[in-house]
Amino acid sequence: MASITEENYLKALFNLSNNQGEASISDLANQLGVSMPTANSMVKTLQKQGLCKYEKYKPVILTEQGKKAAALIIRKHRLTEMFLVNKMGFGWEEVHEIAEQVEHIHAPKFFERMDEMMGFPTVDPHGSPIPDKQGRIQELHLKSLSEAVPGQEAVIAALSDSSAEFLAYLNSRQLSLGTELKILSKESFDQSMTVAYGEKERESLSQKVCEKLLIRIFD
Amino acid sequence: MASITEENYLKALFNLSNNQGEASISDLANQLGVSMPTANSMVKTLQKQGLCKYEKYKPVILTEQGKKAAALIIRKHRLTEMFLVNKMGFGWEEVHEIAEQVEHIHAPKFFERMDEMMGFPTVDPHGSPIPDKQGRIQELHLKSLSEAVPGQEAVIAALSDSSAEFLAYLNSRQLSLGTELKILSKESFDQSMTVAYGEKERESLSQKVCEKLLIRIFD
DNA sequence: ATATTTTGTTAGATTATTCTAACAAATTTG
DNA sequence: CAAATTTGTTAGAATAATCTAACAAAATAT
Ligand SMILES: [Mn+2]
Ligand SMILES: [Mn+2]
Ligand SMILES: [Mn+2]
Ligand SMILES: [Mn+2]
Repeated sequence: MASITEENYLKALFNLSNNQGEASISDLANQLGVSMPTANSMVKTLQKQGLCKYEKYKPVILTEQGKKAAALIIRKHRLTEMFLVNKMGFGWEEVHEIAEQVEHIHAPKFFERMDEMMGFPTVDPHGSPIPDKQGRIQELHLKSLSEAVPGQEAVIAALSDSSAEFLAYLNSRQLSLGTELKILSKESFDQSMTVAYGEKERESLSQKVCEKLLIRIFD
Repeated sequence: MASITEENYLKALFNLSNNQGEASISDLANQLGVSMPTANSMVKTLQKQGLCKYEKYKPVILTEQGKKAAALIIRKHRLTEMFLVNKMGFGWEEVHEIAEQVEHIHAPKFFERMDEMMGFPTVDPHGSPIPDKQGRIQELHLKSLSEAVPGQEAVIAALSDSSAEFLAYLNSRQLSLGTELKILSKESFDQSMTVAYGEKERESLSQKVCEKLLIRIFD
């Protein structure tokens, strides 16, 4: 069994590879808040267990085994987040830190029961896909709001930033998953967009915000 | 913050003190499945943190601080067990191992939410009291079934053994918390008792079993 | 193509948790 | 009580996870 520490390295490697295409030692060290020598030595440890491939001065690559292990931890994380929101009444901005701990619990039945009680959800409270029991992740082909054009209508389906701060910002604007947006206009000088949704007739969203909102456009 | 390891030592010391009046190094080592030198050295570590008192060759004594810390971990354990049974549909024989892990999660809101959702239960699924937020434990003055005499009626209120094996035995006999027993007779040669409950007209319970069933006698 | 900066490696040390071996104190037995 | 057994201690070592300091390779900038 991988230790909690090893599990956190696997998850970090998995996320870095998905977001940046590859994972360097310095990225990994930064992500986990450890020194480069620490990351370097842990990568060697993971390699000995067949969880990643590593050659000096080259990016770290998870093996299939490593990817599956990481995906199964992410599965536990996301099921937990969904359970906390749907069954325990937490806000979407409160659940990440708790899930960060619960994801390391070794008790298959515990997570299977959560899954069952929720009716086998496919995404977490932030719209990220929940890997299946085999560690496979379905591709959600979403666009960011900044790619939409005036006149289009879209629904918020996920976020590319799920930090508590961004979630608090969305709460304050009554924006959530499922919110339907009408794109009214886009400023060419700062890429900000004016949209309508719910009770709001005209709300301005900065480029940063638009990039972080992942949408499905209505046909 | 105490590490998971330290938390497990605190819990073991707390339980040994409650069950046996005191906690020796060898008891502690046995309870936790570690060697005596390991237990000895951890006790010194806990002492440095003001969690217990220890003098060479004498029993280990938790300080008030240590007792409170232990009780709060036990609170998380028992709330978790109750939540797993009442809200997630687990059997009382399945929850201990999961709670053994969940009790180490640092997330006050998580446990407060469980508590709220269950309506602030005072005992766990095995009838053991749940310490309050201050770490205080209410005394339930229960007797063991072996102290009862023929003619009396009683209700099963708790267990002095909550091992999965004993729980499975109770399941197989349709015995659970709340089961009302009529004591029919007691054999003087082996202390076994014959009782009636539910659909059962005459069931024989060995002395071992009777000692493990904690009851409240009807007046 | 150098020089500078960034990134990565090695070596050596530290802390936490554990072990075994050897010995010593305390307790139990005859 | 003396012998035997159990319990507890010390010393020394191992593993996991981390650090800093020093150096080396790779990437970037002039
Ligand atoms: Mn999360
Ligand atoms: Mn984690
Ligand atoms: Mn338990
Ligand atoms: Mn535990």
